[in-house]
Amino acid sequence: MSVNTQVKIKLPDGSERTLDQGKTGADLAKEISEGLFRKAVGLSINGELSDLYTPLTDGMEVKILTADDPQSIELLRHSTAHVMAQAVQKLFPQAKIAIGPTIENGFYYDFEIKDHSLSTEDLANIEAEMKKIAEAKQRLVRYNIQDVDKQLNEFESQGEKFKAELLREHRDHNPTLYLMQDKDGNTIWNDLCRGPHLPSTGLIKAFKLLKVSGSYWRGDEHKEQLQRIYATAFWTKKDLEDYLHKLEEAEKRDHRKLAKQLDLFSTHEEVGPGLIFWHPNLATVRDCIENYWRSEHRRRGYQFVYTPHIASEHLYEISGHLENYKENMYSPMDIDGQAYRAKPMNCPGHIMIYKSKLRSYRDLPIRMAELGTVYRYERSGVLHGMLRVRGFTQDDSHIFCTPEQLEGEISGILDLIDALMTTFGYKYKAYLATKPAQAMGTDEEWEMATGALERAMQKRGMDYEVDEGGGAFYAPKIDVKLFDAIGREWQGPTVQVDLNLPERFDVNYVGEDGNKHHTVMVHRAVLGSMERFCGGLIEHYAGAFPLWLAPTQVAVIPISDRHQEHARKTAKALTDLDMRVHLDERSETINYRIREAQMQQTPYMVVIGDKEVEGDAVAVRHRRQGDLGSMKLVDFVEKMKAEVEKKEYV
RNA sequence: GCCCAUGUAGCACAGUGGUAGUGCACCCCCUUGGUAAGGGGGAGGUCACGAGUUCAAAUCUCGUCAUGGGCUCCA
Repeated sequence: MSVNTQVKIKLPDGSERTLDQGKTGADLAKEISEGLFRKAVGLSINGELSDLYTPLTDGMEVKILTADDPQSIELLRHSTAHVMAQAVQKLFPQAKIAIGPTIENGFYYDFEIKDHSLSTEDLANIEAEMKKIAEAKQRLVRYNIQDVDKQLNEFESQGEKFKAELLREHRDHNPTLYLMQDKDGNTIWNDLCRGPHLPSTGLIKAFKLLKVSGSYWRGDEHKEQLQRIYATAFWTKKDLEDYLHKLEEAEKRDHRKLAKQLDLFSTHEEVGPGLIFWHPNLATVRDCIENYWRSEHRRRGYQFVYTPHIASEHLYEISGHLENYKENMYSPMDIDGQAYRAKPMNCPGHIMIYKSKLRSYRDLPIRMAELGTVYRYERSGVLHGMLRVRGFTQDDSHIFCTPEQLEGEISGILDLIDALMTTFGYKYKAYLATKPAQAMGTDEEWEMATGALERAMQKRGMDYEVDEGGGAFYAPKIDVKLFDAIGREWQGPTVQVDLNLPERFDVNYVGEDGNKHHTVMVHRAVLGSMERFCGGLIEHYAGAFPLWLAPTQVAVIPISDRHQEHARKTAKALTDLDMRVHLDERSETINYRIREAQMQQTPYMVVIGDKEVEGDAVAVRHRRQGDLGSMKLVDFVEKMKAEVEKKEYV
């Protein structure tokens, strides 16, 4: 075997360097500059994250990564996960380690710890132990497992059954261990891991353990119950603090918290979990949204329908829900000896309306919309405020059309989605989910449906990603993710072309040729559920609804008793103009009443004193812009109306 | 459903074995105040529910329910 004694490396700036064979990324960094070497935390080799000490081979494109490269945070977090695992095993020698991947904004590690339940108190101790490991500047050394069976024996004798299981699976994939060594080169701890990692734990300076939770080995509830610690790490203390601060800010927006402060909704033990009571304030918001929703649909040719909340089981036998969706449906109730069910979905009902008469191709498309309330069983542990509930109202529509019309219909839906999401101030991103491995229908049908979805997006110039194989077994779909005011992701609109129900219900139309054809059916929800959407909106707006949605739009505040009469007249005038007004004539100071209106996020406050009585004016204060000075009542009304009309968020 | 934590007045919290406390909100009185808390007084809780231990339980134990953080799934 001929040995090249030199290797050629390409650097990001396009230049090349020649190194001796066997040199590592660290050597390269050193050669470029001592400063770079000191800052180096890892490599990107041909675009892939790698250890700093990876031996370089001929032709590699190598980038030396420092903490400034965004990808390198992954190295930090993954390495910190190992530090955490080491610390946990030090404190709880009986702990067995499972997996510890990085996740968005942090990492976790799963453990099985017999006869100890981790609690938040343990976290401080683990953190302290981690700090010691970081300060000890342990080296993380990659080690190729030569003798898999020997290593398996070792894991098994240590009782590390999870690691053994993983190694057995990866025995043919060049499995590696990472050895964590002290400064004398003694291995203190090791973990089966693909890496890559930081060269040393000394680079770990800012981390925080966040919470403990339960999990299952491989996410399977029939397998071992594990204990998981969630944590995060950043390069600097400041970044960590900023992140923790962001979490706090998010907590302040929590819709459950704001619900109490702003009197929005409640749930009741007497009623049952996951069932929402909409208080007048939030009911007002919802009403405004629904009116807007209706008008946007009406102008796009939708027709509104209402369907029953319970139906004979027979309906769900035909639809296949009893077969495929049973675990989410409530038990049957007996009505005159017949089994009935609470409806989990609106589609079968809409199909009933469609099928109530013979449809011609001339009737199509039919766009049927309903704010349809459905009931679904959700396991008790997943319920969450308004975001995950057991009874909710979907803004559900079904479009019945011919294959030729499909693309145009999809395009119309995308237009509607864009209009609504833009109004609420959400940025969004679309994903096209294609045929999964387990699917019904023919390739041609999938091609027809998926193609229509994709072409509609392309023609609109939409940015989208393809989620290969992510479709439902009966439908390709477009899923839209929303990004709220603080950049958090929410599940948004969804569009599905159903290849299943038209067949099951024999949904058809008479074509130009006089023959019956299966109708193409599209399911779509834009807001999703009113519960989830409004819950999300509360957080998006941090409780400060834009004027067009605000439960109270104006607080009218007379300065003293002698201004009451004029204040009442003003309040009535505004109410007559369909404004939502709160007249606050309590004998409290102006400051006090302003403060309260501010804290209730009331968009406008109008103060009425001598000057205003005299000039038939109002002194206007905006919740964000402060005192806007005195203006004629008619001018104020115009200002409000314009703002409502534009649905602005000021 | 599973793991962990929590449950005290409308809200936010203190109280760890000896018959329940603070702030805000609420009600009353004084104050009539020009843009984020004027002053005084009052009322309000079978300490989530049920059982047990104890002379004595908000406090310890067990069970139930609900809530929260996750696991899994989804609108």
